[in-house]
Amino acid sequence: MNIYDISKKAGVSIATVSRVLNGNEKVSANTRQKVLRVMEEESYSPNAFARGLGLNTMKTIGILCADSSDAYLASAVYYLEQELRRFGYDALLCCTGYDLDQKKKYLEILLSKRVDAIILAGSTFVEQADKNNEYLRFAARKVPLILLNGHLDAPGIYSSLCDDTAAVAGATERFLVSGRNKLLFLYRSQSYSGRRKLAGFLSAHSKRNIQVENSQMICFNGSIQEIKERLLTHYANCFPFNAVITSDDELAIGVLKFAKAAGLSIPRDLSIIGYNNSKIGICCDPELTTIDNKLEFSCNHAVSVLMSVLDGKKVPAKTVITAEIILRQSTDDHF
Amino acid sequence: MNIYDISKKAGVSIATVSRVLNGNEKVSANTRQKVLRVMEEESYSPNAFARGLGLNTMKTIGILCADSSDAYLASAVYYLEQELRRFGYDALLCCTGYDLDQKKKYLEILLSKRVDAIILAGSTFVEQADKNNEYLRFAARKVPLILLNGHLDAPGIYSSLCDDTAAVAGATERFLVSGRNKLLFLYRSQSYSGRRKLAGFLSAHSKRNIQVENSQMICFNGSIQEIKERLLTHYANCFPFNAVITSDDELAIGVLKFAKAAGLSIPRDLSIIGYNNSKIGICCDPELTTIDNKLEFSCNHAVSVLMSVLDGKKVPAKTVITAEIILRQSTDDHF
DNA sequence: TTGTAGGCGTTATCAC
DNA sequence: GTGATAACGCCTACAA
Repeated sequence: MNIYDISKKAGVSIATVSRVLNGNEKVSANTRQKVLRVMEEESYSPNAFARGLGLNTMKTIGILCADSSDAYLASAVYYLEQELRRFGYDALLCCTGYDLDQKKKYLEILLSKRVDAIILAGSTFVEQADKNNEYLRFAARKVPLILLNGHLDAPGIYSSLCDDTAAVAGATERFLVSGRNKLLFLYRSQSYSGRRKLAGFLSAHSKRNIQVENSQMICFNGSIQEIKERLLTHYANCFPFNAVITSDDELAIGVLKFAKAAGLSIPRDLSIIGYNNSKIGICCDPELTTIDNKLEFSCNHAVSVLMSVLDGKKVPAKTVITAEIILRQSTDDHF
Repeated sequence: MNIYDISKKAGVSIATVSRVLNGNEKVSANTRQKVLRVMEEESYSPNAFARGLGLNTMKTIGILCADSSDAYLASAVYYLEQELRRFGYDALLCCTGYDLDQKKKYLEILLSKRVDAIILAGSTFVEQADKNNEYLRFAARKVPLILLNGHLDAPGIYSSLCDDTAAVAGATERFLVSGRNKLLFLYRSQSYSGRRKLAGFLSAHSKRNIQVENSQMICFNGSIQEIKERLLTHYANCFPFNAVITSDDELAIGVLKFAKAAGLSIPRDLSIIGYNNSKIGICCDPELTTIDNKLEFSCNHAVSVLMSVLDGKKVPAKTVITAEIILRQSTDDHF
């Protein structure tokens, strides 16, 4: 059942059917009714591929993320999909894992599917070594690229991100002011946001002329159990910290488990601040104080920027959002 | 840059270019090299829409789920996407929410995008009132439908699901045998799997000729905080339970919070079994005993069934997978 | 207001 | 092995 069949049964030309299909004004009410009735009868629905071929778009946006089962990325994907759909766009999901070659490969696949744009969710797509970001610049020459929680300065690349540096600096500052002096920063990777968070930790110290030892920073990507064990060793042998800031809530759960194993009372002996304001932060006991990086807002903004870009409007290439600290039980009352 | 341009530069016909593109044997090594070289030079990539139009497929599978930010569904979506991609298919994600009209609408949208099949992740798509499932039967007349954790007997509908009834019956049985006699079943909704889990709870009792009171079953869809409060009331006024089985881990977290507020020791005064074996089960303290419904296996199986269907092979319409109980700290050692 | 005809970039079916 | 050519189903000038 195609546009020709409909036009025949309705006794009009295909052009008229097409006009009705696309809500064109210049069709008499009579003809329109006639055509609509036939479409209804035949339960006709236009062929999206043919339309795509002619218009060179299927109103589809690719979403690239390392792992959509990760709580944080899952939320991002959800918000993005919802918002895209509001604008009539579909979301083609593509999970790359954390390997650079895979990321390149999947970005290539999305391009070959002729998506209208690509949203890269999560800070893992911007590599520390700039030459490894060439694949992004290359892709951006074909379709707009939106980085969620990442940044790269290049034509066609837009970013929507949280000011992680300021957020961690703020949390660090509050610890220092409140008298906690043995701070540990625990982060998962040297990703763009990992580095930015670390920078915040360092800057808050240097602002107060406090030297940061290497033992105060741990970059570790492990399970909750592994984090616990790593910290047991670290606490006993290297650095007996009394406050921890982590780059995600799951790491903070690892700290919680460590504290229990080490017999430390929270927040008295050890204060903890997580990151992301994810659901696991209220599943544990005590519940986690955490930094909320306004993911939903950030996602909605990313989509809004994208829509403007697709409309050919000029938009700022980078938007920075301010995080908020959510106070719960893993920090002192007076914190 | 299209197939005509390539054919011109290579001095061959478009048919030959197409053959090279599709790995057709009947091209001399010479010509093939020539064409490939030109493609390389021009960094040509075929137009997916045109291909879609001709072949009437873009190798895309729609994934429908209520809410991809939900931990369980997020995992399902992830496993499905990974497995689909292994077979060269893309995943078009579509989150419907829990409203029937929205589900219908989005299913319609996916159909109009001409996906090759649709996977419905989560048990919320099969309604209790059978007339409300007509939309599924209708869709199944156009493309294959795969239900993940749901079941509906109709042509073109295939299901891959866990034996929830047996799983809950087993857990209930173990409680009864171990001497726990005041069991509560806490579930979130009357969805297909909700009803099946409840059936397991009931059957285990009736097998031992034990009457189940209404106060032993709570259907409640609330936040962790709300669950806690609801249980405080229920425990004090209706039924002082000493063991709880929940239909998902988050409900179990709510029970944990309740126990703490009520001053009950776990597992001594109150034993808890969750469902889904999700990450929050190891974030809490004590960690949750939970029923693992083999989601990854189930997803992979669903995709495998789908691939067979798309290949025109005959496959069983329904596959039932056996769950496994993961013992942790919220149940007795001897459980 | 309506109709005609050409184009979008492939794949597939024929001939040769 | 290779090349012409007809689909595939829609959109959109341009004509009427």
